[in-house]
Amino acid sequence: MAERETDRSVSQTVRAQLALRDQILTGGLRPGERISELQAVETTGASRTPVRMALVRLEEEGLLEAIPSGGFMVKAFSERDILDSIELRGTLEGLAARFAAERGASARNLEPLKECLADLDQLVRRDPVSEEAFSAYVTMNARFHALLTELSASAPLIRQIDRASALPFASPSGFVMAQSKLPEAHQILLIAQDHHRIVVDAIENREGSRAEAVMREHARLAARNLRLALRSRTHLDLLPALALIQSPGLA
Amino acid sequence: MAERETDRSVSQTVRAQLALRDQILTGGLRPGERISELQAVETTGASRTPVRMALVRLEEEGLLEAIPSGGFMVKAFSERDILDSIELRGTLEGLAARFAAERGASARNLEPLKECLADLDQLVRRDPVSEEAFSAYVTMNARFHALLTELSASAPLIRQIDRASALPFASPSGFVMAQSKLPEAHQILLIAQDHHRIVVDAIENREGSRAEAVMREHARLAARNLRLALRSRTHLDLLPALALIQSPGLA
DNA sequence: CAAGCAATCATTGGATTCAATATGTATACA
DNA sequence: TGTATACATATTGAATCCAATGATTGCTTG
Repeated sequence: MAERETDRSVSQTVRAQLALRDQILTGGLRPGERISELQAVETTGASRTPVRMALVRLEEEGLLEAIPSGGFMVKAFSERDILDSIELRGTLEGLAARFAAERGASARNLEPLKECLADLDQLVRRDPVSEEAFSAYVTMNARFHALLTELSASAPLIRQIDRASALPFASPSGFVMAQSKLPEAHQILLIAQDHHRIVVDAIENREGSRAEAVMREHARLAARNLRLALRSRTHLDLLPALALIQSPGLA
Repeated sequence: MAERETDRSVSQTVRAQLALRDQILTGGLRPGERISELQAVETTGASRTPVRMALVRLEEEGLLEAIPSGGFMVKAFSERDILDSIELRGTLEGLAARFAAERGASARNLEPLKECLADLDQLVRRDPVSEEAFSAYVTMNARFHALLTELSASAPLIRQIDRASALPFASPSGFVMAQSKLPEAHQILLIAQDHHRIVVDAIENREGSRAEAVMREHARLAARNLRLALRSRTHLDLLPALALIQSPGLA
């Protein structure tokens, strides 16, 4: 904490938004808890005006919920909510892949994606996947998904995917780290990478339906990872965002 | 204009948001045009603080775009953007229908949808569809889509569909009025209503894939309507939201 | 002793003020 | 005559101030 350098380049609103989001995801603010504006002013260092702006943005982002009587509270998510968010993201990415395939992504535009694919191949090839390799995979995987999304060349769709991926547990790389400690880790990684290969191939060959289907299935890997991690109750500390999970019927 | 009664029940922010949205959709503010906060203060009657809140919300809603140097401008949409937004909404509604089917919507929950279906049947049956019947159809159709969305029983999905339908030209009833004056009007209405019937049947029979497919195709009717209306250049005045359309390469 | 009402206090929503930056214009120089 | 620079002005972003509403606590009464 205590990033008190005023960092003139970024607005107070953005700074407050980042600080509050961090507090929410790391569990500093519990789900259901009402957020005090005054308290937020203290912890973020910004004034009340930018804090309120940040609260509005976080509500639109889906992390906060407006209280009818005024103010905001941290939203609580059920396991079902998270699984649905993943399926939703997969559906949108499937649509993006289909658009890319049907509209004929040019070879020039496909190039960065194929390079990314090759880089991922390098990482996945070595058998005992090191900690750093996993971390690098997370980064490259995020890049792959971002490139694929852009390949749809559809501004409205890109926008929606970004919004859907904003929830950390719905993002493409949300649960990769969770699996890193599982025995099935390498297996899952290989399968995921095969999906990547297939979607690129499908786009190249203009197979829209195939591209769409594989991206949907690809997202379900994340759902499997989540369930595995939750059931084995191990290394949940790798997933700070899980502080937002709450069983449906809790105050 | 001039709703100056202070209507204490609703917040200034909401009032400003509604007023600005109206100005945008009716073309009072042209796409690409920078929105002056002072001017907005004048036209909406609210102070600068709620006006700025409203601007942030409208940006998240997708009607505005942030200017890097500060402030907001009205977003411009291409015809392609609108068609994609419709396809996107159809995809999401398809997912909702699939969820409803696969998870077994109870007979009790299906009841309101079937009633709505029956009401729509009444409206569609008469051959020369009157102006009022069309208007009633728009309302009932919106209700049908809302009920179907809720039937998914998935909060994240409902949220996303609402967001996607917020753009007026992507909403389920966005282009129904546009077709009302076309010669094919009744035909299209009958086909749309058949889609409604099919999706209810599919959900009842737990046919997830069928339910999903028909909702996707259903949305494409809206795309057809839009293209017909644009090509025939007739009755575009029925679609005020089209003020936002602009060819890609315009200042 | 419990329940209801009233009063005080805290907290949010809105208004105004202040400062910093971006934009536009005019002038001067090349 | 065109371009660049400097200055003036307008506009946004932030902070403080004010008002109104909702919550909490204590007191009174049944």
